Amino acid sequence: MDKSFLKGLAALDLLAQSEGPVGVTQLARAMGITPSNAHRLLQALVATDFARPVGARGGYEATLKLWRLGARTVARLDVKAIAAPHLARLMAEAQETANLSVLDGHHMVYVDRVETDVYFRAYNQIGGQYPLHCTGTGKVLLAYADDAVQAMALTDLRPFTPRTIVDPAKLMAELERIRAEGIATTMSEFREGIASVAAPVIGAHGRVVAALGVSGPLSRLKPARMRLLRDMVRTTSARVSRLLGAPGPES
Amino acid sequence: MDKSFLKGLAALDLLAQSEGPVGVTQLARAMGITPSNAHRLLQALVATDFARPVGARGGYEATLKLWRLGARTVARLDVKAIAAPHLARLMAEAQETANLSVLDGHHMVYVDRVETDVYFRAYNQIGGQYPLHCTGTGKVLLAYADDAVQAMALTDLRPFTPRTIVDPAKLMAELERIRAEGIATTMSEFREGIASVAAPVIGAHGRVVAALGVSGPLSRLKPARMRLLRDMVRTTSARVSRLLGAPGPES
DNA sequence: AAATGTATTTCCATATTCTGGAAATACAAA
DNA sequence: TTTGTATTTCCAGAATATGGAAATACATTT
Repeated sequence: MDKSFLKGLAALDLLAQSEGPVGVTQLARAMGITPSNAHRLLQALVATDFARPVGARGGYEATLKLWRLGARTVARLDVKAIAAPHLARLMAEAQETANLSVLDGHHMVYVDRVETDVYFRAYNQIGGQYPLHCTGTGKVLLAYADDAVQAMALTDLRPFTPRTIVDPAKLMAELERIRAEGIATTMSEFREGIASVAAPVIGAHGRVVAALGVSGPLSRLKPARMRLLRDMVRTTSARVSRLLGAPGPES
Repeated sequence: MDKSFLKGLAALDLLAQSEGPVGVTQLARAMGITPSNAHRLLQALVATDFARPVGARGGYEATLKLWRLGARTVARLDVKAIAAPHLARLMAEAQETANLSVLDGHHMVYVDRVETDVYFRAYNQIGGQYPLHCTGTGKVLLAYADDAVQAMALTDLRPFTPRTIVDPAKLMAELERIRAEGIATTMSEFREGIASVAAPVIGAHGRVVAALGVSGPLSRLKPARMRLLRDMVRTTSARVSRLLGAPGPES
């Protein structure tokens, strides 16, 4: 199946992930192909403006075209634009980092974030793929996902910490509780020492289109404070859902 | 040169740009290829997780992988993260939409934005490519760009409004003025009725790595107010430059 | 229910494109 | 200048992509 296309995409991937510019030989070595082959792939990437040569002999680097196309894909999720100010407000009230994420395939992807302190920042990357079964927004998304996605997720409950839920039955019960309460919490289930609270964002057709919440160091998220955060998160998600035209709770 | 790769990239591009899911036949028609060919390209995109089939017969859609990789590319521009709070503050003080953009090839690309009113929003897209010679941040970036980029830009001074500068000599003079004053302004040069003020952001090695500024409707940006905005923009860009480790003005 | 129409998917022989080695070229360092 | 390394070009041979046809899967109409 379109072998050279697959190779090309792999090269693009590699180029986008690498820190600096990548040389022909370097790419060839990394991919296990010949330099002439790598060279041709790079030429194609340059021709399509996905990459550009750096200086005279500096190798090649990814252009922003990748991001530009990606930004369009994300823009279709108009949740992001609508939620943005509310995410900022949630952060201001909660004084904890606020996140917005969506389901993409069998993973959760952070779409936006408003951070509190610079010091506690960047556990996870915006645009990064993370597991569903042990993150706050991930558990929310999973709780409302298709049976197919749920089934797939349950087959691979990888432990990240001792507190990660790895028993399918327990996770099912947890998801049931999340659906009942409309809110999910985690405590050191993915990253040690980090807790989170998350709730679903509901779209115009009554389906969950995203999840939002706050996360921060356990040291700051004691039970009493968690109760407050749950209310804030719930209020924010309800507000965003209403803006998206979600059917009201009166049904 | 790697024809199937080029076709594949074109398909990816098309998929990312299209509003909804795209069918096999639809893609084939749009690209002028056979359905079997289109089908194979899509298979490759699915195999690499750049696309996914939607439902049973709903065609294919781009995944967020594109954006994910792109987000990494943008993340290397740590200007974005550092400038973010200052951009927000600039917007709050100026009460006009604040923008951050960088040079990518021969274009200006909006990397981040903080908007004022929802009503005046979205002239231009985040992630969008725009001309250098008639936008505020574009002119700044051009003023400090390589000779090669400047030369290329001067060869294609496309007019967007009657006020767009199309005379190379006049643009050179304008760029000279921008370098002297450290600030650029536009009035209806790209979009009719829109004005902007922009200044360079200087990185650790003393080179211009981005430009930031504000833009809004001419009706609000009268000369007196423009003077205030110039100061605010200058202050903000200086502040961000300092955070990036730019060499101080004492030199 | 059956038939029709449309879109997707599979299959395969053929022709085209991709492949990797070798040689040429371009730099940088010794 | 010489040496070493990386990039780029070229080409005959080999492997892969190609498009037509047929099979399959749905949705809509009869």
